[in-house]
Amino acid sequence: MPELPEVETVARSLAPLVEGQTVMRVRILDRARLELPTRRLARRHLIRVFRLGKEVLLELAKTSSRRSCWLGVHLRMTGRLLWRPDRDAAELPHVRAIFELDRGQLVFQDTRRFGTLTLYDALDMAQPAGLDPTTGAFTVEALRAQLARGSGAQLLKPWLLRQDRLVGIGNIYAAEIPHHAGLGPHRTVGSLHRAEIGRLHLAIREVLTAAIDACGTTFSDFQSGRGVEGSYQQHLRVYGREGEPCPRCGATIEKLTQQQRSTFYCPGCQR
DNA sequence: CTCGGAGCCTGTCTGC
DNA sequence: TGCAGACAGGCTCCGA
Repeated sequence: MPELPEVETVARSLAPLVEGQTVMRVRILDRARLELPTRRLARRHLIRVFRLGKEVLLELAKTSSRRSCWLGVHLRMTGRLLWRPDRDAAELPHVRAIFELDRGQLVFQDTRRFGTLTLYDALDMAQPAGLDPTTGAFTVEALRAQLARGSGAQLLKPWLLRQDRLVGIGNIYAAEIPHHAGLGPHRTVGSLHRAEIGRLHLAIREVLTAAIDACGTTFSDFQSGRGVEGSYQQHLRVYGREGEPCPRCGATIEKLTQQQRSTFYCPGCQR
Protein backbone atom coordinates (compact mmCIF):
# COMPACT_ATOMS: atom_id res chain seq x y z
CA MET A 1 0.00 0.00 0.00
CA PRO A 2 1.73 3.08 1.21
CA GLU A 3 4.37 4.52 -1.03
CA LEU A 4 5.74 8.04 -0.77
CA PRO A 5 2.52 9.90 -1.73
CA GLU A 6 0.43 7.88 0.71
CA VAL A 7 2.88 8.33 3.58
CA GLU A 8 3.09 12.05 2.79
CA THR A 9 -0.71 12.20 2.88
CA VAL A 10 -0.85 10.49 6.25
CA ALA A 11 1.75 12.84 7.72
CA ARG A 12 0.09 15.96 6.32
CA SER A 13 -3.35 14.97 7.49
CA LEU A 14 -2.18 14.03 10.97
CA ALA A 15 -0.06 17.12 11.58
CA PRO A 16 -2.87 19.60 12.29
CA LEU A 17 -4.72 17.02 14.38
CA VAL A 18 -1.99 15.94 16.76
CA GLU A 19 0.85 18.45 16.71
CA GLY A 20 1.08 20.27 20.01
CA GLN A 21 -0.61 17.47 21.93
CA THR A 22 0.92 15.43 24.72
CA VAL A 23 1.36 11.67 24.58
CA MET A 24 -0.21 10.52 27.83
CA ARG A 25 0.37 6.81 27.44
CA VAL A 26 1.51 4.31 24.83
CA ARG A 27 -0.08 0.88 24.61
CA ILE A 28 1.48 -1.87 22.52
CA LEU A 29 -1.09 -4.55 21.74
CA ASP A 30 1.10 -6.71 19.50
CA ARG A 31 4.15 -7.34 21.62
CA ALA A 32 5.15 -10.34 19.55
CA ARG A 33 5.99 -8.06 16.63
CA LEU A 34 6.41 -4.60 18.12
CA GLU A 35 8.60 -3.43 20.93
CA LEU A 36 9.04 0.08 22.22
CA PRO A 37 10.21 1.61 25.50
CA THR A 38 6.70 2.90 26.07
CA ARG A 39 7.45 4.52 29.41
CA ARG A 40 10.08 6.71 27.83
CA LEU A 41 7.48 8.13 25.47
CA ALA A 42 4.87 8.99 28.06
CA ARG A 43 4.41 12.67 28.95
CA ARG A 44 6.23 13.82 25.85
CA HIS A 45 5.05 16.60 23.60
CA LEU A 46 4.29 15.77 20.02
CA ILE A 47 6.13 18.58 18.31
CA ARG A 48 5.92 17.65 14.66
CA VAL A 49 4.64 14.99 12.27
CA PHE A 50 6.37 14.58 8.93
CA ARG A 51 7.44 12.07 6.34
CA LEU A 52 11.00 10.83 5.90
CA GLY A 53 11.39 8.27 3.15
CA LYS A 54 8.44 5.95 3.60
CA GLU A 55 8.20 6.50 7.34
CA VAL A 56 5.90 8.79 9.25
CA LEU A 57 8.03 10.45 11.93
CA LEU A 58 6.67 11.85 15.17
CA GLU A 59 9.03 14.25 16.91
CA LEU A 60 8.61 13.89 20.66
CA ALA A 61 10.15 16.23 23.21
CA LYS A 62 10.27 16.14 26.97
CA THR A 63 8.96 19.14 28.83
CA SER A 64 11.98 19.32 31.07
CA SER A 65 14.60 19.16 28.38
CA ARG A 66 14.83 20.27 24.80
CA ARG A 67 16.02 16.91 23.63
CA SER A 68 13.77 15.23 21.13
CA CYS A 69 13.40 11.68 20.02
CA TRP A 70 11.66 10.53 16.88
CA LEU A 71 9.20 7.70 16.55
CA GLY A 72 9.23 6.19 13.07
CA VAL A 73 6.07 4.46 11.90
CA HIS A 74 6.55 2.30 8.83
CA LEU A 75 3.20 1.19 7.40
CA ARG A 76 4.66 -1.45 5.08
CA MET A 77 1.77 -3.15 3.25
CA THR A 78 -1.36 -2.73 5.33
CA GLY A 79 -0.52 -0.33 8.12
CA ARG A 80 -2.68 2.68 8.97
CA LEU A 81 -2.05 5.53 11.33
CA LEU A 82 -5.29 7.24 12.31
CA TRP A 83 -6.30 9.91 14.75
CA ARG A 84 -9.60 9.24 16.49
CA PRO A 85 -11.35 11.81 18.65
CA ASP A 86 -12.85 9.14 20.89
CA ARG A 87 -11.13 6.57 23.02
CA ASP A 88 -12.69 3.63 21.27
CA ALA A 89 -9.76 2.22 19.34
CA ALA A 90 -9.66 -1.07 21.21
CA GLU A 91 -12.87 -2.01 19.39
CA LEU A 92 -11.26 -1.66 15.97
CA PRO A 93 -9.79 -4.70 14.21
CA HIS A 94 -6.03 -5.25 13.91
CA VAL A 95 -5.03 -2.50 16.32
CA ARG A 96 -1.33 -2.96 17.14
CA ALA A 97 -0.56 0.14 19.16
CA ILE A 98 -2.42 3.07 20.69
CA PHE A 99 -0.95 6.46 21.56
CA GLU A 100 -3.28 8.13 24.01
CA LEU A 101 -3.15 11.89 23.61
CA ASP A 102 -4.71 14.60 25.69
CA ARG A 103 -7.33 14.85 22.94
CA GLY A 104 -8.23 11.56 21.31
CA GLN A 105 -5.78 8.90 20.32
CA LEU A 106 -3.41 7.96 17.55
CA VAL A 107 -4.06 4.40 16.42
CA PHE A 108 -1.70 2.09 14.56
CA GLN A 109 -3.67 -0.60 12.75
CA ASP A 110 -1.95 -3.26 10.66
CA THR A 111 -3.69 -6.31 9.27
CA ARG A 112 -0.65 -8.19 8.03
CA ARG A 113 1.63 -7.08 10.85
CA PHE A 114 4.53 -6.13 8.59
CA GLY A 115 4.58 -2.58 9.88
CA THR A 116 7.23 -1.38 12.31
CA LEU A 117 7.66 1.19 15.06
CA THR A 118 11.22 2.44 15.56
CA LEU A 119 12.51 4.89 18.11
CA TYR A 120 15.36 7.12 16.95
CA ASP A 121 17.48 9.18 19.33
CA ALA A 122 18.75 11.32 16.50
CA LEU A 123 17.11 12.32 13.25
CA ASP A 124 20.18 11.20 11.33
CA MET A 125 19.42 7.64 12.31
CA ALA A 126 16.09 7.80 10.52
CA GLN A 127 17.55 9.25 7.35
CA PRO A 128 17.11 6.74 4.52
CA ALA A 129 20.00 5.90 2.23
CA GLY A 130 18.32 6.79 -1.02
CA LEU A 131 17.56 10.16 -2.58
CA ASP A 132 14.13 11.66 -1.91
CA PRO A 133 12.65 12.50 -5.33
CA THR A 134 10.48 15.29 -3.92
CA THR A 135 13.43 17.36 -2.74
CA GLY A 136 15.54 19.90 -4.57
CA ALA A 137 18.48 17.50 -4.43
CA PHE A 138 16.72 15.29 -6.93
CA THR A 139 18.10 16.75 -10.13
CA VAL A 140 18.61 15.04 -13.47
CA GLU A 141 22.31 14.91 -12.67
CA ALA A 142 21.64 13.29 -9.29
CA LEU A 143 19.37 10.70 -10.92
CA ARG A 144 22.03 10.00 -13.54
CA ALA A 145 24.61 9.51 -10.80
CA GLN A 146 22.36 7.08 -8.94
CA LEU A 147 21.65 5.13 -12.12
CA ALA A 148 25.40 4.89 -12.79
CA ARG A 149 26.03 3.05 -9.53
CA GLY A 150 26.30 -0.70 -9.95
CA SER A 151 26.63 -2.75 -13.09
CA GLY A 152 23.80 -1.16 -15.05
CA ALA A 153 22.38 -4.62 -15.71
CA GLN A 154 19.40 -4.14 -13.42
CA LEU A 155 15.98 -3.74 -15.00
CA LEU A 156 14.44 -0.30 -14.65
CA LYS A 157 11.39 -1.29 -12.66
CA PRO A 158 13.19 -3.34 -9.99
CA TRP A 159 15.69 -0.49 -9.80
CA LEU A 160 12.93 2.02 -9.08
CA LEU A 161 11.93 -0.11 -6.09
CA ARG A 162 15.40 0.13 -4.54
CA GLN A 163 15.13 2.33 -1.48
CA ASP A 164 18.91 2.69 -1.31
CA ARG A 165 18.80 4.57 -4.62
CA LEU A 166 15.53 6.52 -4.54
CA VAL A 167 13.21 6.50 -1.57
CA GLY A 168 9.47 6.27 -1.74
CA ILE A 169 8.62 4.39 -4.92
CA GLY A 170 6.68 1.14 -4.55
CA ASN A 171 5.12 -1.28 -6.99
CA ILE A 172 2.29 0.98 -8.19
CA TYR A 173 4.38 4.03 -9.03
CA ALA A 174 7.18 1.81 -10.32
CA ALA A 175 4.69 0.79 -13.02
CA GLU A 176 3.23 4.24 -13.64
CA ILE A 177 6.53 6.11 -13.86
CA PRO A 178 8.04 4.08 -16.75
CA HIS A 179 4.76 4.46 -18.64
CA HIS A 180 4.87 8.23 -18.25
CA ALA A 181 8.47 8.15 -19.42
CA GLY A 182 7.71 5.81 -22.35
CA LEU A 183 10.27 3.26 -21.16
CA GLY A 184 9.66 -0.48 -21.41
CA PRO A 185 9.96 -3.00 -18.57
CA HIS A 186 12.79 -4.87 -20.24
CA ARG A 187 15.09 -1.86 -20.30
CA THR A 188 18.15 -2.04 -18.11
CA VAL A 189 19.26 1.07 -16.29
CA GLY A 190 22.58 0.96 -18.12
CA SER A 191 20.84 1.19 -21.49
CA LEU A 192 19.14 4.51 -20.78
CA HIS A 193 20.27 7.38 -22.97
CA ARG A 194 20.69 10.93 -21.77
CA ALA A 195 17.32 12.05 -23.11
CA GLU A 196 15.60 9.03 -21.59
CA ILE A 197 17.05 9.78 -18.18
CA GLY A 198 15.63 13.27 -18.56
CA ARG A 199 12.20 11.82 -19.33
CA LEU A 200 12.50 9.43 -16.40
CA HIS A 201 13.37 12.29 -14.06
CA LEU A 202 10.37 14.27 -15.23
CA ALA A 203 8.08 11.25 -14.92
CA ILE A 204 9.19 10.53 -11.35
CA ARG A 205 8.55 14.16 -10.40
CA GLU A 206 5.21 14.43 -12.17
CA VAL A 207 3.75 11.12 -11.06
CA LEU A 208 4.68 11.55 -7.40
CA THR A 209 3.56 15.18 -7.32
CA ALA A 210 0.22 14.37 -8.92
CA ALA A 211 -0.28 11.45 -6.55
CA ILE A 212 0.45 13.63 -3.52
CA ASP A 213 -2.00 16.23 -4.86
CA ALA A 214 -4.62 13.46 -5.12
CA CYS A 215 -3.89 12.34 -1.55
CA GLY A 216 -2.46 9.04 -2.74
CA THR A 217 -3.88 5.87 -4.24
CA THR A 218 -6.52 3.84 -2.45
CA PHE A 219 -7.43 0.32 -3.44
CA SER A 220 -8.57 -1.32 -0.27
CA ASP A 221 -6.25 -0.49 2.59
CA PHE A 222 -4.93 3.00 2.32
CA GLN A 223 -6.52 5.85 4.23
CA SER A 224 -5.11 9.13 5.42
CA GLY A 225 -4.72 10.03 9.05
CA ARG A 226 -8.35 11.06 9.14
CA GLY A 227 -9.56 7.90 7.45
CA VAL A 228 -10.04 9.68 4.12
CA GLU A 229 -9.30 7.79 0.92
CA GLY A 230 -6.98 8.97 -1.84
CA SER A 231 -8.09 9.39 -5.44
CA TYR A 232 -4.98 8.80 -7.55
CA GLN A 233 -6.30 5.35 -8.52
CA GLN A 234 -8.46 7.26 -11.03
CA HIS A 235 -5.30 8.52 -12.70
CA LEU A 236 -3.47 5.19 -12.96
CA ARG A 237 -2.64 4.46 -16.58
CA VAL A 238 -1.28 0.91 -16.44
CA TYR A 239 -1.27 -0.42 -12.87
CA GLY A 240 -4.06 -2.96 -12.46
CA ARG A 241 -5.28 -2.33 -16.03
CA GLU A 242 -4.21 -5.54 -17.75
CA GLY A 243 -6.29 -6.09 -20.89
CA GLU A 244 -7.48 -2.49 -21.05
CA PRO A 245 -6.47 -0.05 -23.80
CA CYS A 246 -3.52 2.23 -23.13
CA PRO A 247 -4.81 5.80 -22.64
CA ARG A 248 -1.91 7.12 -24.69
CA CYS A 249 -1.69 4.81 -27.71
CA GLY A 250 -4.62 2.39 -27.45
CA ALA A 251 -2.55 -0.80 -27.38
CA THR A 252 -3.59 -3.46 -24.88
CA ILE A 253 -1.90 -3.21 -21.51
CA GLU A 254 0.00 -6.32 -20.47
CA LYS A 255 1.13 -7.81 -17.20
CA LEU A 256 4.28 -9.74 -16.45
CA THR A 257 6.18 -10.81 -13.39
CA GLN A 258 9.54 -9.31 -12.48
CA GLN A 259 11.23 -10.44 -9.29
CA GLN A 260 7.99 -11.98 -8.06
CA ARG A 261 6.12 -8.70 -8.40
CA SER A 262 3.51 -7.77 -10.98
CA THR A 263 4.59 -5.32 -13.65
CA PHE A 264 1.99 -3.60 -15.83
CA TYR A 265 3.03 -1.88 -19.03
CA CYS A 266 1.95 -0.87 -22.49
CA PRO A 267 3.80 -2.76 -25.27
CA GLY A 268 2.74 -0.05 -27.72
CA CYS A 269 4.35 3.06 -26.33
CA GLN A 270 6.86 1.86 -23.74
CA ARG A 271 10.18 1.13 -25.43
C1' DC B 1 29.61 -5.59 -4.84
C1' DT B 2 25.20 -7.66 -7.38
C1' DC B 3 21.25 -10.53 -7.97
C1' DG B 4 17.45 -13.78 -7.05
C1' DG B 5 14.66 -16.18 -3.90
C1' DA B 6 12.45 -17.09 0.62
C1' DG B 7 10.25 -15.29 4.40
C1' DC B 8 7.48 -12.35 7.39
C1' DC B 9 1.70 -12.15 8.11
C1' DT B 10 -3.42 -12.11 7.10
C1' DG B 11 -7.30 -11.48 4.09
C1' DT B 12 -9.47 -12.00 -0.33
C1' DC B 13 -10.15 -13.70 -4.69
C1' DT B 14 -9.81 -17.49 -8.26
C1' DG B 15 -10.53 -21.83 -10.20
C1' DC B 16 -11.52 -26.56 -9.69
C1' DT C 1 -20.80 -24.42 -1.86
C1' DG C 2 -16.07 -25.72 -0.27
C1' DC C 3 -11.47 -25.54 -0.36
C1' DA C 4 -6.63 -25.24 -1.82
C1' DG C 5 -3.70 -22.14 -3.90
C1' DA C 6 -2.43 -17.71 -5.73
C1' DC C 7 -1.90 -13.16 -4.81
C1' DA C 8 -1.58 -8.43 -2.49
C1' DG C 9 0.69 -1.84 -2.50
C1' DG C 10 7.25 -3.53 1.48
C1' DC C 11 11.36 -4.78 3.03
C1' DT C 12 15.14 -7.80 5.03
C1' DC C 13 17.97 -11.63 5.11
C1' DC C 14 20.56 -15.24 3.02
C1' DG C 15 23.35 -17.64 -0.30
C1' DA C 16 25.43 -17.82 -4.88
